[in-house]
Amino acid sequence: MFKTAKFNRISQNIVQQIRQAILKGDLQPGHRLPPEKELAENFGVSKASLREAFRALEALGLLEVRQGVSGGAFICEVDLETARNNIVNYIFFQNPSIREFTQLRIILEPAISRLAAVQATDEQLADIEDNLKESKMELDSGSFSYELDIDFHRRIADMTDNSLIHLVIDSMQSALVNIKKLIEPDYDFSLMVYHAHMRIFDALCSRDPEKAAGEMLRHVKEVGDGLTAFCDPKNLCASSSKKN
Amino acid sequence: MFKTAKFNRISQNIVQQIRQAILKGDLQPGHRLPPEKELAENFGVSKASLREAFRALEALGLLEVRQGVSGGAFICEVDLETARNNIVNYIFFQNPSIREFTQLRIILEPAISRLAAVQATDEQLADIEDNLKESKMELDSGSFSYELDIDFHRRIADMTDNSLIHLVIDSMQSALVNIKKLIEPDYDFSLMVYHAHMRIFDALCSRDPEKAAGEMLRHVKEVGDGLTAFCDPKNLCASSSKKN
DNA sequence: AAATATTAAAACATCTGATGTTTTAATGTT
DNA sequence: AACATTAAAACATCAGATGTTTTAATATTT
Repeated sequence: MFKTAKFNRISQNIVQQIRQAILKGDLQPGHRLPPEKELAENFGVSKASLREAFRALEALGLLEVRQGVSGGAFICEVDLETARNNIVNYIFFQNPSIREFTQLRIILEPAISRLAAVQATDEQLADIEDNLKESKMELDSGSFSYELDIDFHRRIADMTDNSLIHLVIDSMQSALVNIKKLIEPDYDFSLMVYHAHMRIFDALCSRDPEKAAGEMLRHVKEVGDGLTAFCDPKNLCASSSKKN
Repeated sequence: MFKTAKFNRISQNIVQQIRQAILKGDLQPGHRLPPEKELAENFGVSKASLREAFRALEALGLLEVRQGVSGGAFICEVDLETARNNIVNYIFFQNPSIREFTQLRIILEPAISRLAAVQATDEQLADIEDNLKESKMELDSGSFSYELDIDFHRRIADMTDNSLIHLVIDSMQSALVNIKKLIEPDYDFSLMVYHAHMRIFDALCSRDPEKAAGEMLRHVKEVGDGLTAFCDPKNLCASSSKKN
């Protein structure tokens, strides 16, 4: 009938109190909590227990503890990196297939490109162009980092000026990298990606929503098929050292 | 040039080592770490520092520490609740507008419904029907919980059998609840939601992807407009939709 | 033999207090 | 004004003592 109250730990209790205070708005980013000794007395707990709570709150991205004379425990906004890492941790265990990634991307990315083609500022388009130039350089030098690839998609997501869309795309791209690292796409794959990015960029520049969406859809499908092809021939699912 | 190495803390170092071991596959869910005393000696640190690391790992959902004779520190899969809470924390600070939520939902939910209409099993459809019956009862009794509303959308997301889609919908719905709690929609609003859910359910049952997508789109827009109207006092009386 | 009660030990939870380190505001010096 | 020094605030870490929880093992009862 009732959920068994799992955590009777003092530190957990403190974490919940502080998190609730933040969510209620009583504690805001930048706010400094009292010194350890004093706060421990307030809570009626030992310094050690309080410090355990601090470590948990830091892991959640809600607190930052700094040493030094004007240091202390400061409430923080949860940053994108923290949120992304937590999502990546979760997705790691779900171990979704390329098909699942592609299915979600097909839904999201063309629609986002459609919005981007309308809303993008010239400055944002210039940023994309920079990204493509860097990609070109990397490609010519024989390498291709995932960072630039992620960044391309993230910047398009940025054009929607929607923090939710930004978070979702950023997290999915980051999680997808873990798959790409296993697969280690070759030069031809990277070249294909580059060309697709170029076509998408052109569509955005010409402010053509349907073309942008269409090119993005093609790109996402191509990448999905490409990655699947890399997986398919020999290796079915296992972990491993498959060397061709 | 280089990022200032932020965390020199012993506990943070341990957290990173253990997280990496998990992500590399060296530590798997269910694995029990050595007892505190022994592990502290392995790491060459004090028990207190090790315990701080444990608290952080627990906050991340990667570890569970249990007391008792066959207790200890066990590696866990990150569960949905942990991931969702972290996402909700992040979104809390981003404080996205109803417009942003609606924009993302318009992209996602109709497309998901389209897939669901094709893929749903009869059992899954029956689950939705249960959800609607419960909603009806709540409605008749004058209340309307957000849980059932979230659950309706989550179950449709489930029909895609895609863990990424499930995570995104689940998290967005949970974050959206925080807005709804502020707004406290009235009975008419809840009734409108119920009717929309019924129409979507019918479309799913008749295995009509386009109808399902269409009804879902209408629903998401309706809710977006409704919530916006509740936010803006000027719009409380006028029921016309405003375009900006 | 099965069910129930008891016990003991493993492992974590918490507290206390001592000592070390980092950071910076305040102060002093050139 | 620029630079160097210092002192104190606040956290970081450690060691050890004591308490609590949980359950496997044992004993007892039915």
